Amino acid sequence: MSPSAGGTGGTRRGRRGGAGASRAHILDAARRLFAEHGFEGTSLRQVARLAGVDPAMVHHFFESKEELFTLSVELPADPELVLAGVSGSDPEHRAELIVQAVLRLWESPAQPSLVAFIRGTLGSTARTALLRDLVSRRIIRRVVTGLPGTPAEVALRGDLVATQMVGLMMVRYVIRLEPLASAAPAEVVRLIAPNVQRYLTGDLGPAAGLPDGAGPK
Amino acid sequence: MSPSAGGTGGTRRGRRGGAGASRAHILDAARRLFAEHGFEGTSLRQVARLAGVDPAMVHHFFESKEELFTLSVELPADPELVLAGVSGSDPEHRAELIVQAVLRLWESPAQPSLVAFIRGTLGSTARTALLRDLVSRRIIRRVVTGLPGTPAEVALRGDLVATQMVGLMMVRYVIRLEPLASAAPAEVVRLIAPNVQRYLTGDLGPAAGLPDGAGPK
DNA sequence: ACTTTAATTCATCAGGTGATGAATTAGGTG
DNA sequence: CACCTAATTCATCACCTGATGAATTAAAGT
Repeated sequence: MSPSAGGTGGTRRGRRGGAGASRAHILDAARRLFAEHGFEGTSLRQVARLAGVDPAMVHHFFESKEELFTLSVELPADPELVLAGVSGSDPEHRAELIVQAVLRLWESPAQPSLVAFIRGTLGSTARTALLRDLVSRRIIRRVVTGLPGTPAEVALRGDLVATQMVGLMMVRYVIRLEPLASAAPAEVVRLIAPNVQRYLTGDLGPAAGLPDGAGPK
Repeated sequence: MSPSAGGTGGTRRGRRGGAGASRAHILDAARRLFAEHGFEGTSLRQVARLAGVDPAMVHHFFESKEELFTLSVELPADPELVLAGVSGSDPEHRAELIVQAVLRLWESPAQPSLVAFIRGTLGSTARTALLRDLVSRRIIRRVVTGLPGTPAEVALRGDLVATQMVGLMMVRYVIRLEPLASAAPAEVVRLIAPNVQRYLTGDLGPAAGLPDGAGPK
């Protein structure tokens, strides 16, 4: 068939006129769909359709679905940047800084990417393992540097902080429970920070720590 | 072709001899796979293979993949049973009961089902909406009955408790951060309960509550 | 023993999936 | 202008998906 016969109105081939923003459109569409349906629940054709683009373009710009997922959904903020100033802060007043930093990040335009990251990452145990490494090696580590106590106790305190912060993100941004989801960030800090502070430096109760026999010195 | 020619050694047709436990096997396999790869990441053929059964059996016992998911992964514990005794308890000492109830449930054989439920539920926004209703209507409600304060304040306290409990489940059972994941249940209760208690009945700071102009009376 | 019912397998369908390779058109550069 | 490179579309491939209908066999009911 001659290409001049525009059947159902297919856009003709070749390079588009505009400022070829297709790559960005694809990334954007992918972000939204991954956030809504997770990794396996999103098809490249859906992405292409939402981006207003031919499916083959996806493969033109990105090697594979995995790469598209990685690039579109990849942690849009370097933990070291988000937590700047936390590692060096006074442990006795660190909780407020942590909660503020997390909220600042999640209230930013990065929110859809973060939700997508969570959904995609929780989709399988394999990806969850990556999340575990990310959280423990790159986030918790910075949060607990400089805390007093044995390494084992410090590690436990870090996990407890993670507990509270992960729960906050899940309930406020993923599950979206009201009224918490609509509360002002400053109020959330006021509500949550004291509990985080107890995990960081507060009294954790008798023999708080590990199964090693180390009682009170 | 004559059925006698057993090609690759296919099991011959017809009803099995044993106590046809196939349905249970399928449910079991589905539970595990949904827990590992989520809803869209699990195929009926994988389920059948793991169950040691022909793929068609899945459709023989279950109408659709949705029904299999619902039945296999459905909340294996009635919230009203798990939280029995919580609604009527003294609010000042309720936190310990709550944490204990949640841990008892998650340490039970229901754990794989619960992980599957979480993974499947977080896979899409549609299913997440179901989770939101479940959590807010059937769980939080029971946790906060009898608390003093305005309805708005009570609702907020409920969300805060959810924050801590959801985070605990995620970190300990889904993400599996160490050392928290391996800590003894009794110790977890000791560590977490005080923070939950603050959310239930503690001081939440100035103007703790809602954006309505009601300052200190 | 005969009939009914349920469990099991096979063969297959229509459609969606990620991915590839070639054809076509435009922009940028000499 | 001619040339090269990049963007875009089309036409496929091989495969997997959920689902259906019929054939076969054993157990249960009478």
